[in-house]
Amino acid sequence: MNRDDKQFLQGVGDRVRERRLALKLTQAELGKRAGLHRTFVGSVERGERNVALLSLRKLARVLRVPPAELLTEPDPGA
Amino acid sequence: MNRDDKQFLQGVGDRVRERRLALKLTQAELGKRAGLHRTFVGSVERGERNVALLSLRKLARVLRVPPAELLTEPDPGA
DNA sequence: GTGTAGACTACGGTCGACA
DNA sequence: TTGTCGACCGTAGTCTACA
Repeated sequence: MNRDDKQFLQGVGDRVRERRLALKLTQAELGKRAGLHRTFVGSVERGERNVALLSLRKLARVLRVPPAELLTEPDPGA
Repeated sequence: MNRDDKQFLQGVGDRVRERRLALKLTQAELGKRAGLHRTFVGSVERGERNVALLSLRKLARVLRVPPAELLTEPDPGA
């Protein structure tokens, strides 16, 4: 778990947070709808978690984006 | 871990296998270069594993594709 | 070259409480 | 509303061995 890895996970966390705020959800709401715990959602957004694919997919569904989008750099023109 | 989940993971496994064969690597070679065990790579390709993001990224690097591409449906025109 | 099986360790993910 | 801490449990991921 080097710096590079952390940056990658932090990027994913940032995508999640952006989408969550855009939908005006709390971490607890997102967690509830995704079937994941509130504290877990928070730690993902902070880039502290090496999320597994199925959990990423659960989040992506609630956020209404394809799972792959949570792994890609944000479009500068967005 | 319902059928839908399995299909999703199987899809990821298929992308990995396609890329690996395209690069003419064995599972053992891919595992070695990615820093993952041979038997683990095999189980991922069979869709049996809920891979974590950092492991997906390790595989993507050796396969020379962005991690997100391993989560997307194959382009029919590819 | 790949699949399977078992045993093992590390960490993904849950949960309750308090700031 | 979010972050943090600690205890807990299931599984991601390693490794050896055999078909």
